Amino acid sequence: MTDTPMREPTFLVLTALAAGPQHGYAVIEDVARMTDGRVRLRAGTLYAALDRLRTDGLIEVDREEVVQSRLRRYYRLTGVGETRLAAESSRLRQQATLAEGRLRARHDLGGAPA
Amino acid sequence: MTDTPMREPTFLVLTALAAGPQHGYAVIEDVARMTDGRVRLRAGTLYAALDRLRTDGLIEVDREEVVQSRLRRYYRLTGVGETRLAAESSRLRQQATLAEGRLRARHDLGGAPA
DNA sequence: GCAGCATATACCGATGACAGGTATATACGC
DNA sequence: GCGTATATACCTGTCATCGGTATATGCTGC
Repeated sequence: MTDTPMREPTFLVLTALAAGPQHGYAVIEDVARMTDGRVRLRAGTLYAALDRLRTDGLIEVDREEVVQSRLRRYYRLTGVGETRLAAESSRLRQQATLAEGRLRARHDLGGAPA
Repeated sequence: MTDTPMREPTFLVLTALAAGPQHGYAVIEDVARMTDGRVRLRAGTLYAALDRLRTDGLIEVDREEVVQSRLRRYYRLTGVGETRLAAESSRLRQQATLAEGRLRARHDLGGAPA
C-alpha cells in the first residue's frame, strides 16, 4: 500500500523538487518562500525526509557539486515521485472541496442541519 | 500557535461533523463513505481524536442518547472548530494548487527545468 | 584574529498522532 | 451458541516530525 497519507513537510519537499533539482538547504528556503515563512523545515526533518523519499524511490540524487569547499547534493523528482505528488495534490484538493462544501451548506441553512 | 498541521484522520473527523452532529460510530462510517472506503478510521484513532478535539475546543458534546441500551454520544463542531476547518481547507487547497502548478510547468517545458 | 552569522550536511532524543489490537456490552441472523 | 454489526474505550508500538547539537567553511564587523 502506497496510500499512506503523506505529512505536510514531506509533501512540501516534493513540491519544492517539482520545480527542478535542488540541494537540501535550497529546499528549506524554497519551502519557507512557498508557505510565506509559515513552514520552516528543521535540518533533522529535511534530511530524514530526503533519505526516506530516496529509499522509497520518489526522489534521487541528481548531482553533487562542491561550492566553496562545501558539498551540495542536488536531488531530483523521479517519475514515481511525480505520479505520487500528483496523486497527493488531487487528494488534498478533493478533501478541501469536500470540507468547504459542507461548511457552505451550514451557512446556507443558517445553522447545523441534523 | 494554532497552526500545527492537522493530520488527515483528524481533518476528516472535523469534516464529518461539519455536516451536523454525529456520534462516534457514525463518524467512522461517514469518513469511509466520503473517501470511497479509502480511509477506515480505527476505534483507537477516532476516540483519541475526539478527546483531543474536545480538549482543544474544536468540537463539543451535542447530546447523549440511549438506543437499544447502547450509549450514543453525539458531537458537534464549535465555532472555533468551524473556523479551524475552514483555515485547514484553504491551506490544503493552496498547497494542491502550488504542487499542481509546478507539475504542469514541468510538462509545458518538456522536462525538469533547472 | 575572533565572534557571529549564513551556508550546508548529518545525527540524536523526545513528542505525539495514528495503527492495530483488545475489552466491554447489546441485538440480530443462523 | 457463534459470528457479525453496533458502540465506546483503552493500550502498546511505530514513525514522522521537532528541537537541538555537531561538523565545517567563508564572509562581515569589531
